[in-house]
Amino acid sequence: MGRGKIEIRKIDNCTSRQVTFSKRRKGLIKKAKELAILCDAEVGILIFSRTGKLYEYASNSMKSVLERYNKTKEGHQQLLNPASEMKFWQREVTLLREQLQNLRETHRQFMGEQLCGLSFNELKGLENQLEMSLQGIRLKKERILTNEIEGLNKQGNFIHQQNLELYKKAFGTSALNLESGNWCSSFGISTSEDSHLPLQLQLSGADQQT
Amino acid sequence: MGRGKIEIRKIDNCTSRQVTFSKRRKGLIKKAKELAILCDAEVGILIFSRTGKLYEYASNSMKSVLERYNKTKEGHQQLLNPASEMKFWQREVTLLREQLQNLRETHRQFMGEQLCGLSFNELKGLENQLEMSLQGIRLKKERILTNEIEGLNKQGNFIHQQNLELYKKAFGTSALNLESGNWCSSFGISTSEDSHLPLQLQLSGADQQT
DNA sequence: ACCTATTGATAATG
DNA sequence: TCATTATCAATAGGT
Repeated sequence: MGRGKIEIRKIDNCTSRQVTFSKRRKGLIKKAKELAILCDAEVGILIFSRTGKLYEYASNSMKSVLERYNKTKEGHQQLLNPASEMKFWQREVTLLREQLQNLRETHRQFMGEQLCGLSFNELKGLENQLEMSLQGIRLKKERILTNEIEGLNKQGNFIHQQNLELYKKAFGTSALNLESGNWCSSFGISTSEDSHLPLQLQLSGADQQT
Repeated sequence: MGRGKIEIRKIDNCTSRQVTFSKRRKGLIKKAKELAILCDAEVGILIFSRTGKLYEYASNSMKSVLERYNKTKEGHQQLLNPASEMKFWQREVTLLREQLQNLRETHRQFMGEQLCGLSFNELKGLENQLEMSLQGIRLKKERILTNEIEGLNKQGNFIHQQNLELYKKAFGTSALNLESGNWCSSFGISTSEDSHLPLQLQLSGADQQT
């Protein structure tokens, strides 16, 4: 993937090798990042250049990866000595603080604050995201309402049925016709046959509200 | 590099994520091998799948890589009292992780995700907040547009003035009346006296767009 | 697992 | 190191 195919063998030219090292190292780490994000995996990479310089990447932290590795390969020597442990925790704190700060900034932007650093297109993206979010939230709200209404309907119908039974027991079947359906009409709540109707009404109502 | 571009974010579909994990893991390790050979570097990769399974690659051996890593990182050690300070940092990490998790959850809710735990009133509050945010963002967007327009107007006017001066120099004052205002009318851009007019027009336009 | 249109990485070059 | 660009390689989506 370049101006020409190259054979995979050690590059003799020192300069060229260094350039390739730099590019491919970057590429490798980019790929690793993508893998970690796309597939929700934890990835750690260690690269020592020919001159011995260390380059590393870890999706979470190298300590985390190595501990996990040790745990997996259980029973061997600790590959991390306790002296460097403190350093790890300190780095972890730094890392977490950074993450927290970044997230806070993002969140502030979601709150419509601190928009100064954003370009027009970024603002547009943010606006779109918020509109999507609102859609989701409104959907959820509607769902809660419809569920509640459904529950009330069921309850109402149940009580209505109970009333009918009681009426039957108290006055016999002759008086039953006079009372039938009263509970429903007085509260505008349907019986089971058309219980979908007020549900739809509520839905369109919530829609208009948004 | 596939049939379509994909956004680098966690793949929701479980099967698809697994397939991608397999493909990209293979790709990553191939790249690592090439880097190690081409540039004579020592490379180690550790990958934990979401299910916790370990995949590893090391150009030489993982043990060699990790020992080298430890040796590099041990270079300068902390000589402070270990036990209590360690505890402090660990507590700090726990605290920060909690904060981060809370903020992440909140932020996800702002993204319209993970709304399951929220009550109707909480959703309503969230909705209101997002609407406020959107107002702020749209205001900012408008401000950017109006600033840009103002700038363009100033530029336009400046150039127009320059043109007038040049005209004056070239043809004298007699020919000036014939040309005056032409630039403005042909481009729909006002002179300084009524420069607020197209600005307002643009504002209402941006309003409709949102 | 295989296929292929498409995107992405990078070798060569300045 | 940085930018550009022609080329080849990786891979997303489909079967």
